[in-house]
Amino acid sequence: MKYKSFAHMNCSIAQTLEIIGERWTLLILRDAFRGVRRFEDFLQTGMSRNVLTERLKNLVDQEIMDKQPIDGKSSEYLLTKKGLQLQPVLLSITHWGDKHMANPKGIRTIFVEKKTGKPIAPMSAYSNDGRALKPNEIAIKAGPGSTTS
Amino acid sequence: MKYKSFAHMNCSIAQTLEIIGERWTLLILRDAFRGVRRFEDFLQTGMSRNVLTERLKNLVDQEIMDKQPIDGKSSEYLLTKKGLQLQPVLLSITHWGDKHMANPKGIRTIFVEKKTGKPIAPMSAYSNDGRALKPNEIAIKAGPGSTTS
DNA sequence: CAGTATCCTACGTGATACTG
DNA sequence: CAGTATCACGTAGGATACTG
Repeated sequence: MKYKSFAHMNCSIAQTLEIIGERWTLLILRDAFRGVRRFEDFLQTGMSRNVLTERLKNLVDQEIMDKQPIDGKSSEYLLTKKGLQLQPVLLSITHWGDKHMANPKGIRTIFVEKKTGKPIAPMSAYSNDGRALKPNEIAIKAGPGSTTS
Repeated sequence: MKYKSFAHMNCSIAQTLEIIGERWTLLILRDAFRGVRRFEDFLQTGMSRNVLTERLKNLVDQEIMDKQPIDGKSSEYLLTKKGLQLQPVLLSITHWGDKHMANPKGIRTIFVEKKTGKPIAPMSAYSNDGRALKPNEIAIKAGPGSTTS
């Protein structure tokens, strides 16, 4: 019995997890957002070579990262536009962890707007006119793609 | 060789993944946000009983969900406040999946503000004065908790 | 209905050696 | 430096039977 795939589920969360939900993958993406580009540098996070190879291959296949040759022997891995759009996912996870598993010495990573140097707003759902919404202020409606038949 | 734990890493993402990064866990949370409360209903997502049991136990241990007895034999699982605060994570993943793995028939799930019935704004980072920020407009700074020593 | 308990096995992981 | 290849191992996952 193989592991069940999430890919067939008609659900954005399930299908997304099928791509980025594997062990180590989100840590690789975290590193990429921090500027890591090279194979040996990604390795520092702690996974073994074969795992990194396989994860990077998947990310490239999914067009989340792009592999660019540098000089014939080396390559760099860069986030594509599709990959960059995962930033809210990483930011949301980071904020939750900051809140619930804080380092006693204080916050570990601060996200600031480059232009102003000011910290960004906490990740949250917002109304279309910019009010932060609490979880219980949001309802879920089925859209046209909600059925498979 | 056991699987390496992420828990010791001084990183909010790694520590959060240690809790909610296991297979099936985010799908259980997705169901919970949609109103699922009962063991047998969570099962419908497709995992087997022993896995669901173990995942729910972890979520309760981490105070992400709360197990409440109903009538001596049945129980319900409800998201705690800590669990509800994972909503931005789920929303971000959903939005990304909606964009990059769309169902050809249209969007599957629409999140609306209860009060107005209007769709919420797309998940994004925002500046502290409410402007949506693109990934490359954000910089990362080390905070006081960034070092372990 | 809500679990608990077993059993089996494929797969993911980790380590390491090796290559260009 | 950037992988590829191989191997051994544990365990996560799945199926299912059983209990209160």
